[in-house]
Amino acid sequence: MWICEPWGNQRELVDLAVFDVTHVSSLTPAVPRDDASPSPCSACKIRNLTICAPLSDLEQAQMAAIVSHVDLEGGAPLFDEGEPADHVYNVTSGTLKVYKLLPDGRRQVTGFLFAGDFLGLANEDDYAYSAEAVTHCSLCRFPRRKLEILMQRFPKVEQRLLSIASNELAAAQEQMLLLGRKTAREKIASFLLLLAGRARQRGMNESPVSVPMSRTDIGDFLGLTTETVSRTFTQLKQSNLIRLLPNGLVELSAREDLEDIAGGF
Amino acid sequence: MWICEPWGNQRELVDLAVFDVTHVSSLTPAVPRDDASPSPCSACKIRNLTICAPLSDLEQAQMAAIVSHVDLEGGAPLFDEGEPADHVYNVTSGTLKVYKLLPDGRRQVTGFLFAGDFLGLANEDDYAYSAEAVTHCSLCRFPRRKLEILMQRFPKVEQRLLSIASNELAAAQEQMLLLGRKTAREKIASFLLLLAGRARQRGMNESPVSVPMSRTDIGDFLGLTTETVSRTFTQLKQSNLIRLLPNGLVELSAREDLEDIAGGF
DNA sequence: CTGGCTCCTTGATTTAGGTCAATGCCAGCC
DNA sequence: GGCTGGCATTGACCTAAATCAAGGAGCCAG
Repeated sequence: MWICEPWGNQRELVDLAVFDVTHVSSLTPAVPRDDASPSPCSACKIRNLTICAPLSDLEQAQMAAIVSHVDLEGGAPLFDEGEPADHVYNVTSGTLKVYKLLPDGRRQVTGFLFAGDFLGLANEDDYAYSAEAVTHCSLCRFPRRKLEILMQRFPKVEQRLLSIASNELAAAQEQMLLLGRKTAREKIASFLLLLAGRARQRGMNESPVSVPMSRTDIGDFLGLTTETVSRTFTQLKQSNLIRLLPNGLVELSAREDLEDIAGGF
Repeated sequence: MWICEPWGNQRELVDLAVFDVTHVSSLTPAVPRDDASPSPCSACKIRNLTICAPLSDLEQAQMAAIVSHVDLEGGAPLFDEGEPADHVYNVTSGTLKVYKLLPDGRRQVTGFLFAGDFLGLANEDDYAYSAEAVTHCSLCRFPRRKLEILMQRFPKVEQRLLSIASNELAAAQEQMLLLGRKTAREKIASFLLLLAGRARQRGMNESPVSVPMSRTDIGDFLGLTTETVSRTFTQLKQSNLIRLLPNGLVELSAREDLEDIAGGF
């Protein structure tokens, strides 16, 4: 991380996981799962990606005592900008997006979140952005107050959060460079490589990479319209840099070339 | 802040202060000041804005023991992207910019820093961006390693940093919304109000607000060209929303209207 | 198997902002 | 006082991406 020691080799792991979390919300309410299992955390497969990474089994158990679980179907909101930020979350599976809106409906997706990503930093009392499931999602939910108390007992968690925030900050700066200065082609190439990198961290396929979000979401993330996203995909396809497979899979046929494009060469 | 308690009323204070810091660099070398004064920190006027805010006088003295001071003339680099991130800084006076470059020279200014802002978070060992003085600047410099050790002794500083990082993250998301979805007019209005807000926090004039950076820097911050920045300024001037005064001062003649424009109404 | 979704793609046209090119405005300097 | 060099402004023109407008493909429901 930035000021403290890095934890092992999970570096840019939570990149755009923004920083806020609220109680489960309205329309399609999130359903707490009825976990009968003794300590789900001890079996957690993505623990080394989460804020729980630095904890011993014993400490972990104390975290487990305050955690609850939430399931969301694709399209369901987790919370909206402006709601009181009472909870923070860890994504355990699925994909979410976080976004901000302008009054006329213009939208900026500030990040996509995947398994292991942390969601919930908040400077103020209210969420500064909205969060919504892209695919079916499972999350661990921590009451903010209780986690604060636990953090005083476990400074390692606080350091971990600082590390996460620091990573997100670096990712946010990279995204500003993309939004302010890259062309549509460069943006799409960067986006595909971002997804591939996230997939790699999670031990998933990098080359036929899964792109679960809609063209509209991608456009709102990259500062483009749906049409431009679509056109740019076909353009990259015609240049034999990618192949569009069924089920939202994209094969990165020429990684090196894509990297050059993404990097602005 | 996000997960811990906020400190008093300084909330969005370090907004775009990015997160890295290095040893003083090359071309126009930074000049350590020969401070003969006993403890400059005790007289620090902007202490409540800095990472030192939560420290007692006694603790403060321990911070003072590892700090050194740096002066930069306008245009002088503080460090460059890719350099080892050995130091972190607090700005005590003046204005800096932090930016990232693409290989062909395209530039994205990711933030401007003012008195009290913190500079130096780094996930990795190297700075992820470059920092350069806009006007003459003074900074407090902390060796990263030594500060890490002190932080273990003073968890309050670590919490403070988390708060700062959290604020910056929120600001970064706001900037993504601006870069991805706002028009030139909305961008300029938002920018002027951002500067005015920063000035207010520091007890400076909000209405003839000081705009010390060049049109090029503003453009690189907002994802626009110099020409568009200039044209948009004159357009706002002709709408009687602002007045351009000498010495980089800008009068915000119709705050409310500017706020509507900035907010996308 | 058909109709009605939603999402994606493609084409035609427009436009906001970029690019190129002067010109103006100071400030420092000989 | 005229020269020089770095911004800032303004104008003419261009282009990348937005907008407007069809289609098409997959999917579920009846």
